Amino acid sequence: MDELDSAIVRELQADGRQSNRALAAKLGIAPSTCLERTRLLQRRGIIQGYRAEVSFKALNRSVQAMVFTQVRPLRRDVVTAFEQSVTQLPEVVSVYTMAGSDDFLVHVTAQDIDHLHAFLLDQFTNRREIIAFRTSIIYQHLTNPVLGPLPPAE
Amino acid sequence: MDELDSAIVRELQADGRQSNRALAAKLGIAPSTCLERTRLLQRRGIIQGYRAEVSFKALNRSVQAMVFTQVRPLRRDVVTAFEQSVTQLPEVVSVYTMAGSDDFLVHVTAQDIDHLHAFLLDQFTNRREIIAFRTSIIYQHLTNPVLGPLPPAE
DNA sequence: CCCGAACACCGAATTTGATTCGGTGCGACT
DNA sequence: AGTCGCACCGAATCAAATTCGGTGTTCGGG
Repeated sequence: MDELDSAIVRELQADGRQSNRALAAKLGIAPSTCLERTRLLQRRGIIQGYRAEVSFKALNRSVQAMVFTQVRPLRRDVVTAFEQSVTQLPEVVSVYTMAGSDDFLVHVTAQDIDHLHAFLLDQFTNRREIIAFRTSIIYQHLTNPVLGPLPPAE
Repeated sequence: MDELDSAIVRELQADGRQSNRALAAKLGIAPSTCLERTRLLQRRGIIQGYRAEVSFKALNRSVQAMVFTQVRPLRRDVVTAFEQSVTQLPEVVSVYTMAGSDDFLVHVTAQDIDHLHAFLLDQFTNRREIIAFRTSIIYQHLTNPVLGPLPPAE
């Protein structure tokens, strides 16, 4: 993981579909070298994959919310089952499993407030393991475009 | 946005780098048609871009946390400045701007607990606009692999 | 200091994919 | 029935990915 690898990772985070030749040109190395590096990054698991980023609005998801959820009992099987089933609901973007007073943060999307409400009544109110949840609307979600490696400890 | 477009979006979310030919073959259409569709999806802003997904551990980020942050005064300029500057810190993955008692959720990463602590002392304790923050460790972050379009209202 | 192996890199040759574009069939509207 | 528009297709062309043999450099013996 030298400076060149970092640069490759940075570039591919910004644009995961730029051609290997273009990337090589930016970095001032030969395409074959660049390809070898990139493949190694993937084989080593540093680059885990490539994803298309999709507009929520285009997917008919104008409302986003975070659902702070408490589940009991906090047994492994209950926690795992909750994570798995909730993650696969179409309205759910991601699930954070947390320490602290809320066990999970569930990032959800819906067409509008009414659908959000209906979703929560259908999927959260009913579940026996959920003992409480609070919902907060997300106004905006910004993402850091470039996650570089943090410097190693000194 | 017909069924075919949805399938393209779904496939490219799963693997944003598969070749146009492979994608066309999966969908049973000609590569030229598939290319036209895909480009249209991008021109319409439905596909916003392609990103490499990178392992946190490989980037020397083993600890993740969510920082629930309250900022005052809640004026536009203060909010915007906070979002912008915090999003660009290398430890910050993303920032949710929220309704409710916490104004922001800041998803952060660090090498270890000590670095997390140092980061918070350096970047959060000092800021005049931050009046309070709580930090919770994230055990796990699961993401829904396939976000399809939600059905339109009836 | 010299030799040889290991390694990273390079560039030409080949294979594969992207892109273009003229043609075709189908559905809608007249 | 005619014609327009549209989506799709497939062959031809262009560009990129991939392979692979060769080269320079580093590093550890000898």
